[in-house]
Amino acid sequence: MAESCRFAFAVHVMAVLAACQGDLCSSTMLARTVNTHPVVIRRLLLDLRAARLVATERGAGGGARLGRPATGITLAQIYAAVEAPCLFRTHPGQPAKFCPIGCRIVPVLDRVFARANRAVARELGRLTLAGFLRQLRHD
Amino acid sequence: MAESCRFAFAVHVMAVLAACQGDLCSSTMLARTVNTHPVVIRRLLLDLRAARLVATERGAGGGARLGRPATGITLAQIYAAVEAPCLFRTHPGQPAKFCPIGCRIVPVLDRVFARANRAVARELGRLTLAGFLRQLRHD
DNA sequence: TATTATGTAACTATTATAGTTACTGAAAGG
DNA sequence: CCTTTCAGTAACTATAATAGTTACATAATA
Repeated sequence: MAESCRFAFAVHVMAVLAACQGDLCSSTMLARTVNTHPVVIRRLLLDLRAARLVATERGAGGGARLGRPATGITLAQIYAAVEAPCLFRTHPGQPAKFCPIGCRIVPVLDRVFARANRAVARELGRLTLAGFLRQLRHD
Repeated sequence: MAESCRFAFAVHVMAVLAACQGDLCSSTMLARTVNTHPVVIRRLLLDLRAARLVATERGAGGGARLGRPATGITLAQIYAAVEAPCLFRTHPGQPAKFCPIGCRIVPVLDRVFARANRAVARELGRLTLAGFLRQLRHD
């Protein structure tokens, strides 16, 4: 897994924005609670904004807030916004064409990967940001 | 996803071993069809052997073969044998303790990650190595 | 005893990503 | 205006994971 921590960061940021009830939060403040650099947060917010999950405002007093209510945002949407579409990696070099397995394996593997990715999306789609916050409170 | 290609490699190796019907395959031969280095294959075979999915023999004429019939091996077992148990990564640095979200998010996130991992395992568990080979043939 | 294979340690190269610095441009308020 | 405070962004560094490689020990076979 050259998997990144962007999903964890993104859920954290979205949870803070949800708790802030529409008040604008600066990247500096968000970076302090996540414990990272403001630029890392800003890059994340750009992806979240492209998916319409947050809205941002520039200039003094600016920052980010949720793009819509936390009840209408699922973790699957957050995941899709900030991570690569496939969890798995295929062969870096093309498998051997002379081998009856190697010459045909890639599309079959891709179908397996696609099913696994959909399973993750289904599972993450079952939890909204609001539900996540509820779990945080009654942990 | 600092995700690796070990799963793809492992499924490929297992498929070749299944096609070889119990004949021993050398790491050099396996490396040629996967298109990588024999040592990479040998490291993979060590993990697969630890999970009892393959058996190996040393010395001249040695190599690897399946540890049990391909109908009794699922892709979930192969996955578990060669990849890290969690697909996701949490915060590299500990989140802020002063923040009501940061101080409680990690265990909640871990539960979400665990559910997603189980969803992947369930999905991969639905396909056996024999079923995978069947798909390869009628692709 | 020569050959062929696994097992394994140690190293290099590559790649991904978090983190950092530095700057531009936008909004707000004195 | 002009200063401050913020997002946006490019360019860079540091770090970590992993594939690939080299080299060698050990085991089995003929």
